[in-house]
Amino acid sequence: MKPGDRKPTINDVARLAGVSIKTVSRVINKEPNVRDEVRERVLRATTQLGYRPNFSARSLAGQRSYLVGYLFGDAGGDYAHRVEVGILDRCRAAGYHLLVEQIDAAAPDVAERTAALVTQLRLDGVVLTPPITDHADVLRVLREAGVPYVRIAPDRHDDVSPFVEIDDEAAAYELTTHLIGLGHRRIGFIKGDPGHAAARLRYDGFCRALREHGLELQPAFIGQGDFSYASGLAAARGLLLGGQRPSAVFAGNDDMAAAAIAVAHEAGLRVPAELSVVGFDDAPIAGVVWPPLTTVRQPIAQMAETATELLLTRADPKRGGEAGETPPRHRLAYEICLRRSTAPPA
Amino acid sequence: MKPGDRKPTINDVARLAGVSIKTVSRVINKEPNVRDEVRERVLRATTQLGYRPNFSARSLAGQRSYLVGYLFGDAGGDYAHRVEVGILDRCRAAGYHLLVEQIDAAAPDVAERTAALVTQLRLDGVVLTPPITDHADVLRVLREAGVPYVRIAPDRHDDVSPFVEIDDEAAAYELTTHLIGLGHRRIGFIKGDPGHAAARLRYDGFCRALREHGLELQPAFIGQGDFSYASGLAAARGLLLGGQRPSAVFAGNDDMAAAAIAVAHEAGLRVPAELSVVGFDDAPIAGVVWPPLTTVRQPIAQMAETATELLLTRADPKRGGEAGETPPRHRLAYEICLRRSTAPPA
DNA sequence: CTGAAAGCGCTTACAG
DNA sequence: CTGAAAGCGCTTACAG
Repeated sequence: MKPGDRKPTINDVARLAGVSIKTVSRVINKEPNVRDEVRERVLRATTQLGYRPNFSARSLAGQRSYLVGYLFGDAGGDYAHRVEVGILDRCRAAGYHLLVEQIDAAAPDVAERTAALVTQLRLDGVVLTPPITDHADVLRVLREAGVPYVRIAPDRHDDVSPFVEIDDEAAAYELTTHLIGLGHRRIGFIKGDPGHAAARLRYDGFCRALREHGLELQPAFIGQGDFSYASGLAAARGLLLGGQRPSAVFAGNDDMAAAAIAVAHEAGLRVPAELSVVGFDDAPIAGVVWPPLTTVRQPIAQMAETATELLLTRADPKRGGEAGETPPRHRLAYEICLRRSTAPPA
Repeated sequence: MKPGDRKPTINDVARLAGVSIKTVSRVINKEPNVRDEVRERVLRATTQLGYRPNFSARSLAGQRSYLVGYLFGDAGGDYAHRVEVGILDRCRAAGYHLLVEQIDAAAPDVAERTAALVTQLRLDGVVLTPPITDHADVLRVLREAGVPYVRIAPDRHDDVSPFVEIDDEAAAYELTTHLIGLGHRRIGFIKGDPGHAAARLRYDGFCRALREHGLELQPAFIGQGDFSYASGLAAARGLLLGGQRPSAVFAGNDDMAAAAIAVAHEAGLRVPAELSVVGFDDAPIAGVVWPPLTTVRQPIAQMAETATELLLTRADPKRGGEAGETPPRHRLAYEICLRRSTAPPA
């Protein structure tokens, strides 16, 4: 197509193929009831003209915009990006495009902005990640607007929408049990942002492991963070620089675990000889600190792909599920990554 | 808006305000030539009905889609995400939305996919980052389609489009000079991905600093990486585990610098006492390794904001520049971040 | 299996 | 300063 050429429309294709625009539409949308011979003629005309259907026209006339939305909050950049790549993979395969929006969960106009987004752009579906995934106003707006949505790692399971998650509690339980198996008896924990369900679930799993192995929870060994590296630094100092200190620390995510390792370095504690540290997420930082972190790998991209798949299944009227159905709930497998930040206590 | 309610259209607003839809259109688009009294009446009707203009209809009828595209390649997740957040900030302020697409620069259908994207969605503008920012086919397609685009950190400066960058060469020169000022004479360098302009420019600045200070470039101290942590590991081993080793290493980015620190740890070299390490980017990893990295801070979000601003200025026919103008070129300030990974040689 | 007509919700170009 | 008409490029609902 040279500059200045008008973009070919469905009318041009119809004329060239000697059929009506409705027939072209049928071929483009892979609808039935077109003779093979006609279909091929239309396809040929399409190729010859370099025809590409206009999304605005499609969206205005029809039921679908071929647009998926991704609403993300202030979660880590790495997490948000991996989710995005996962969504993009599925969108590309299905001929959809991705519209992204950053939403400040604490802003007063969240609901208004969400409403504007879905009514103005007629999104066919929306993918939600923490903390937006549990934002009641956002969920209500989407429900009322009739826009299908899928939640990744939600806290509340009583919503009508499908969701994708891993079992944070079980993973934390398993990782804690690993520490106990190594011989650790004084184990500390750095909690994550209370606004994220995962923070609570991971702590729950930790507590259950201690309880089931007859170990006591020592309040002095429990620190409060918010998933950030800086908060991990502060919390780790509280746990490690006191008189009594734990022989192992479980941090609610890898950033805080990396901070705990840094504090250990500062304090002259050798990791893992004098202090074992574990994290959660298998973020990039996990493989890059010294020593590399024992952690739990979340299949983030796969969760996003699964979520998008669920969404497109519902968004497509032809593939769509019944309104009354139980929403599909997907729990994906996590993986414990044993690396060099853990060892038996001295 | 309760479920089941039909979304209000421009017709509903016109009827309620007692004017024609053209007048409503004028008010919505802030066009002149509407009496204040009428404008207020329309605005009131808009609010009362909760009217929000339909983007598909706007795009189909008019010149603009209110959609900006962001095409990114396989650059680091953190970089891509920070760019995205910067773009989103400006889009939000201007009433635009962001459509993202991941493009594999090496794929054979890059041009075709780009063409499909811009002709089907009528993007008002596109932001490009490395390595796509220098992809000749992509640039050609955008130019031919008449879609304005802005390039972030481009290699080739002979394109007609505006761009935003920092002076990588000068920054690398400055940082190298800092090492020399500390007393280092044997300084190694780990090169980044040759496909990225920044890799070459940073190396150029390094070489110029050595030359201007009468130091010799020692081939044994030059390693080849690709910006990844793993490549930095391999390159650093080559530099540090040989017989002669440098007293300082300049890595082409922070990931590779972090890898160099890890190799130093492995080899029992104290950083910075026995080895100084510097990186580039001020990525999250820079503040999180031990010791924290001396590096160059790129104002990534600000670059993205500037790029988006340039784009929206050109995309808007009312604000737009002339076709023959020299494209605006923006060079933003970088910042040298001195941290604890550098010290005078032993 | 195929097509003619209407319409989606706006903006454009023009008339007054 | 305001509006009536046409049209953007498709899909829907229906007729044959």
